[in-house]
Amino acid sequence: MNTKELILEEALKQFSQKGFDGTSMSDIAGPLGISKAALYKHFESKQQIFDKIIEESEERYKDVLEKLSVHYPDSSNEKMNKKDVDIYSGISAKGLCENVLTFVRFSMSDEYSRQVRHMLTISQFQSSKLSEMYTKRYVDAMLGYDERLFEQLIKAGVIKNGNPKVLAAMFYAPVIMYMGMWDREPKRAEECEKAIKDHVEQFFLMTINRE
Amino acid sequence: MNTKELILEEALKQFSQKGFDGTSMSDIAGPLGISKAALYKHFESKQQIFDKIIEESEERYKDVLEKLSVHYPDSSNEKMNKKDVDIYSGISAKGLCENVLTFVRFSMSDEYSRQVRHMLTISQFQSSKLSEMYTKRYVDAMLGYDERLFEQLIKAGVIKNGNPKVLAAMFYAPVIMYMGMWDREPKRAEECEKAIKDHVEQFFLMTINRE
DNA sequence: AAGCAAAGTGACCGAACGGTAACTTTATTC
DNA sequence: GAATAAAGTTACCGTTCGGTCACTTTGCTT
Repeated sequence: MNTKELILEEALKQFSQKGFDGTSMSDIAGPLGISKAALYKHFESKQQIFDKIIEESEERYKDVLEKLSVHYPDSSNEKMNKKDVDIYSGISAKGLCENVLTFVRFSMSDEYSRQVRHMLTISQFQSSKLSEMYTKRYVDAMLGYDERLFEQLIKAGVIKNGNPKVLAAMFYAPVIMYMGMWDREPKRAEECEKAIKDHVEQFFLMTINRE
Repeated sequence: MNTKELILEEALKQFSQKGFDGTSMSDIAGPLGISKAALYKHFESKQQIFDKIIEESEERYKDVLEKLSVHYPDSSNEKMNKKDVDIYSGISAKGLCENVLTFVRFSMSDEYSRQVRHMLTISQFQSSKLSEMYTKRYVDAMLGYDERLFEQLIKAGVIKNGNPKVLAAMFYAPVIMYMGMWDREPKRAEECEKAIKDHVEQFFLMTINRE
């Protein structure tokens, strides 16, 4: 219907496979059944198409982040205890395991997420803007989220004491490592999913407070 | 001196920055002060230069792996106990911390390692061969090494019980995550180094057996 | 139905691409 | 010092690239 959106869709598909330099304007126009000249009725240049994809992904990403924050405990609440903690779905150890697996399964099966992730991965050294965006999205944001989560869990006595930032890295890094492997070798998807599950489960066995 | 090696050196530099498609034959020849036609006296095609870089890096990589194995405890030794474990440099908890930091500092400061890592990172989706090579090198091999190490440490009672593969991922994944961040944003190098150090230290605080 | 703007077309531009050909320089060997 | 093979040069090949142009088609408005 909307040609402009179809162009962005096809361009993302191509860029995520072959990168910016490996994709020509004809590569984008061809599958859409239009001539490459038509692309210039909607965008000024190839670079502008790329930038627009990045821009839109940034917006979609922020939306997702906001939705995550909604389900997040109020960090100003100092009186949180074990009982309070269980109120929030996923802030209990078991709930968190499920949340992570849901997040992973969505990230890996959603075509748009996959393509953006691939595109950013192979473009991450192209400019400092892209470098920073990659780090912000796939490291800082996730780590920050988990860090605040563990802060709460420690405060509430659910898990053992420890530096929450270090715990966050120890929890999150294996997940994204296996997701990268999953992206590169879809044949090993089951192996990766199993490894993530094992990791998350053992992480809580190791860190949870027993009484 | 040896032009062929200079070509490979310059090509790796360019490929690691701009990727295969983003690098032209003139880009490689220019900085060497020769014409692009001269490149064809040494290589048949641009692809062949790329392939040769990969091939050489594979050889160098195998050499490094062998050297690592030399310092590695014999896994057939079933009678290993806490005392034996300390014989091997780096197989004690404190030694392992130092070993990891040495490995990280070398990987991040060595220009060749850095360039190969960057090149493989931005080329990892170009072919299944490159996908598998990336996973093998930066996931499977490292995980396998750490897994065997933790197996020994558990057997010897140095660290607490647990699935050694999961422990290996929990130990290694944060390291490579921060190395990726370090690669993308060298400004944050100190922050990354600190994070890796904190992680490794806390990891052993959490897993080591106290008596 | 006329008018009109948006969206499409094919033909074309200059530049850059990977790669080749014919020729020259360089260095070594006998 | 002539012969020779390797390594370099310039000029050029055909192709593709990103992008433009003049023109046509489409679809909506009044």
